[in-house]
Amino acid sequence: MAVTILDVAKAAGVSVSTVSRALSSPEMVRPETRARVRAVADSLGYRPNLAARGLITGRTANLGLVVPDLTNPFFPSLLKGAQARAREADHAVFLADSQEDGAEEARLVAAMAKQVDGVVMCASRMDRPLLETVLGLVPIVFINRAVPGHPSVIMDNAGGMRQAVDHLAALGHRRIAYLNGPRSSWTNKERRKGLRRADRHGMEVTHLGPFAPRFESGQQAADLVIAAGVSAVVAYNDVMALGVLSRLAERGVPVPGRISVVGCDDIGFAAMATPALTTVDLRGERAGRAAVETLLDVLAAPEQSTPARTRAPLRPDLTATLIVRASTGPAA
Amino acid sequence: MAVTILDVAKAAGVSVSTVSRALSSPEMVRPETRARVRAVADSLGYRPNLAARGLITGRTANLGLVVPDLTNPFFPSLLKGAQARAREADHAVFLADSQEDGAEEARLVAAMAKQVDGVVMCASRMDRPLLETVLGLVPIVFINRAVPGHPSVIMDNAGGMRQAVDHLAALGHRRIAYLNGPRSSWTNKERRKGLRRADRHGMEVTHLGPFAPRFESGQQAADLVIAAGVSAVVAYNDVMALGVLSRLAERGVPVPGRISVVGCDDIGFAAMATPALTTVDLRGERAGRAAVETLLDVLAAPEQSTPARTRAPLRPDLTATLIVRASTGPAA
DNA sequence: CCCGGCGATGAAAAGGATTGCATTATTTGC
DNA sequence: GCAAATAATGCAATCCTTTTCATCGCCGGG
Repeated sequence: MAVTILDVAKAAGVSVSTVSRALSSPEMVRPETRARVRAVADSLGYRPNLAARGLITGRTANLGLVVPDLTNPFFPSLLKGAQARAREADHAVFLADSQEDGAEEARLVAAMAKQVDGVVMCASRMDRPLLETVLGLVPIVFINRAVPGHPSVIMDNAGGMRQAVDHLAALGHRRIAYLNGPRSSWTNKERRKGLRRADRHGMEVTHLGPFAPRFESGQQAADLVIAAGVSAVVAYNDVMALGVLSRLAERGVPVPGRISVVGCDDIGFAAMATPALTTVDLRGERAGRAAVETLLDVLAAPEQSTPARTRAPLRPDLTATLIVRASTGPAA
Repeated sequence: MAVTILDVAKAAGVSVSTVSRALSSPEMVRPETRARVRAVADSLGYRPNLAARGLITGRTANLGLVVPDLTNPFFPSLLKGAQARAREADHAVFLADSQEDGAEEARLVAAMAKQVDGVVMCASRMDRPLLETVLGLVPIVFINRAVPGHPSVIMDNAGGMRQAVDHLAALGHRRIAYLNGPRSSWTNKERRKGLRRADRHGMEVTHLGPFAPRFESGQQAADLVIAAGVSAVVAYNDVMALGVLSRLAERGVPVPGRISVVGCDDIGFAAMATPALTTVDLRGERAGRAAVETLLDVLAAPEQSTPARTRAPLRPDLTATLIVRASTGPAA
């Protein structure tokens, strides 16, 4: 039923080889032939059969994206960026949700391996041995996780935290708390590095957690924060920070009057909370875009791309920005 | 490099046909042969090449899912259900976000058409003429939109609204407002039908909107609600309802003391708002599951499935439930 | 005038699985 | 115990595209 390359070839009076080349290797065919073939293809509504192409090229034109938790609004935004970039390159994106579980991540990658050309892996929770099991299966680009010898896109976690700390210092806070994310989170380690900026200001940082990155953890943490006697708290991410706000409100603690709260990610609801949440915009959408771009590069240039570089440099377009809103104010 | 069906055939001492059948048409091969072949296939780590299979069967084992807005947390939950069901059937899911735009929906479907066996289309905004352009391209199952002659999974919109109305009536509310969703939303029409239950209670319903289904619209609507002099408001969805709560808090209007607020969808943040939002749980995850299931049925039973049934019956497992939380209380 | 080389095109193989048809093995019925 | 039916398996065609290799014509140089 569908129009094949043979139909086009007949209609254009050339061989199928020429049609194939006119469409995918334009420089190999004479301009007038190319134009004629393309015109015919268009008029017939020819669409190459991706299965047939994939069979011979070994490429699927599909990419995989694994995120830890889709219900955290940060990841849909990442997805959006990834999706957009993939479409520009005529690639489709498979999405999978690992539910914050490293083993599930590994299973998902294995399941996708044969159906995609490469995978973008967000905030992977896999430990080293688990990682080893998937690294050979399919090209992988990591987001927010450095894996020696493998390409990754790193958000400006530490930089964002430094801005947050500077902001709080400028507001006169001397004692602050940090709510740690999951122990297995590479991102959490990075954010802690940024927090060391507190030393420079002579601030004291109380570490709480680790916590699962959920609203409920934030609520739970809020009471600990109050007990810790700090004047400001920085949460691993916005979802937790919103939990903190909620519980503080419940206990009648004024924000930012008595405690200032800072989140991370700038999810949509951060701006919608009361008080609106001060947070770090990590440019998730751009990161998604960048990761797909990196992956496409890797796929285009096979093998030559294993610089033993342990650490990808921070892309300038991924510089974090502190978004100051109503949840932070001068120290009491 | 990869192990092919031929490798398995050789190792098992049978023909490729037998291997193929042992794996995909088990009943056609003798049990002991089947067992042997499968054992060999497993030990060799054989994975059928989907491109090759697709080439001959014409199936891709991929499904498409189009949602209007991924940043509305309702859709990720739907996606989760769809994804889970698809995986059970060894299908992958392509995700696309139409940004609430009917024309973009049509473009996305056209782009996916050749790469998927079918599409699940959520809360489609397409008008009739636009619909016509995509209906023939690929099998489509609609969620929350009835299209005569086409399969759909309908959530219990009207039923949920009736429960909301009954709830408010029981609390003594006589005058309520409804915040309409987008004009092009079929769901919105259904929800209005449910609101007619108000007549039975002798309640008066003030219609406001239409609004874009966003937080900001809720904020905007809140002032109108106050001006309308009603004691309760039902919003098109939770995101809007949260906007209402936010603005009411800003204006110092007690909830539910002076105005009760009801949302719809039961997104995660509904429970996290202060006060926690009373809302209608439409079973999004199950609906996603059901839609994929329906789609798989359609694909399995070609053509016989066009009963001129205009309206799919409500599936019992999709019955809506009103979740009563702190945002509703007795009328002032 | 002929030949090497180059550019454009065509012929045909390859890629891996499914499936209709042919063939062989096994059972059933009488 | 044999014919016929049936079950199990093998053979080979097929799906559609890309790509290697061969062919052809033409150009420029000798």
